[in-house]
Amino acid sequence: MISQTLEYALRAVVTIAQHEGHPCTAKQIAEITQVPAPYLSKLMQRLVRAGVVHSQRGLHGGFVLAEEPCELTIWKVVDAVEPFQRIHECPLGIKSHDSTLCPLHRRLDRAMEMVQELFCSTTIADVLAEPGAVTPLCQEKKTFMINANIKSLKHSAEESGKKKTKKKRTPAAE
Amino acid sequence: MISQTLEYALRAVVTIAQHEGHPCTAKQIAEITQVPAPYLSKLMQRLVRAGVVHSQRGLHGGFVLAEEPCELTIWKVVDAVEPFQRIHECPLGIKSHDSTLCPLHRRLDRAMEMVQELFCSTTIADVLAEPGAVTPLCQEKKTFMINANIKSLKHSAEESGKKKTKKKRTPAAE
DNA sequence: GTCATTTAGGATAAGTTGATCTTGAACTCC
DNA sequence: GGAGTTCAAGATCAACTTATCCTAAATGAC
Repeated sequence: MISQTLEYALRAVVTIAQHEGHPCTAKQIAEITQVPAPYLSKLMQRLVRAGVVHSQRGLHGGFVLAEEPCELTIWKVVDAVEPFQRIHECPLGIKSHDSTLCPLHRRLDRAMEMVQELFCSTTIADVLAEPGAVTPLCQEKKTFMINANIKSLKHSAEESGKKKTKKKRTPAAE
Repeated sequence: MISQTLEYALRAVVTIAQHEGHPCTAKQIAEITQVPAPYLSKLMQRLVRAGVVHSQRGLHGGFVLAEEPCELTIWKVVDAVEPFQRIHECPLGIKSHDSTLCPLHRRLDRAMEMVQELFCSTTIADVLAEPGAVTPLCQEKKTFMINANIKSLKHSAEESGKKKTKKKRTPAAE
């Protein structure tokens, strides 16, 4: 229900927010978020074009958030990578349903509306600040996280042998 | 966010419920729901295997609901055609996150949980009974609907020249 | 200016979903 | 049992999503 690409984008944005102050390179983000590097690269381009992040080429370049984490909602990221298809008119083309959707489509749209509301009311800062929680996306505890990540990146980036995990998406768990 | 196939399945189930008492053929359902007939046929097979509807071959055969509309929830249909992927463990494989998801994944899962709750609490009967509403999926007012549909089907089925509309899915509206 | 670094963009491939077609099997009616 | 009706199943195709690769363009350090 939540696409792979959207999940990737959110991971990336959270990662950049965690390293506020200096840009993250696509390679760094890819390692932390465990997203295939070439694909992440494309995805970052989308985020740049949508104005969610800014990019900077060259040495010490990378990506930074275009907004403060407390201003950037999950919704904005969703909207950037794959705009939600709210149901605004009858999918069957029944004209009389365009003003008032039929009960079925009203409910489907209501479901999407609820998700939209939740996403609109959640900022990246909210995700980072979650009290008592484990750190988003990373093993370490909150305080140590940033330095730990940066250091481990510096190292692992050197030899980054491409480890093809080839993990097949589990088709159903529920 | 809600897949084409799921939408088709719900249209089909609602249509069958609207014609309770006698089976609907795949052809009839396809016309009413405006779903490509061969595809609907495959989809109905899935619903049969999942136990949402029963099928009957031969003259006067077709599909009927396996449960009363007031017992059949939208959720059961969802679960039959494409089981929701709730997030039960950390998608990044971080072991310490499996018991308590990180804030990001917790929120994504929460969004899905909300939708699940809404779908679980809505039955097909609810959809049909919506007060004051237009009839699900069809132009006519509630009382006239059933006969009108059946009759118009009898006619249009005769000459049903395959009209290739080839309507491209509108990529984004929101 | 040159070089290492880093993003941008195009072309392409693999995998999944959406859609079609054809044949076979079950059922009703006569 | 034969004819007409209707679902079942397999093979196939098209479109979209996910993923990869390679080359170009921008940037900063020297």
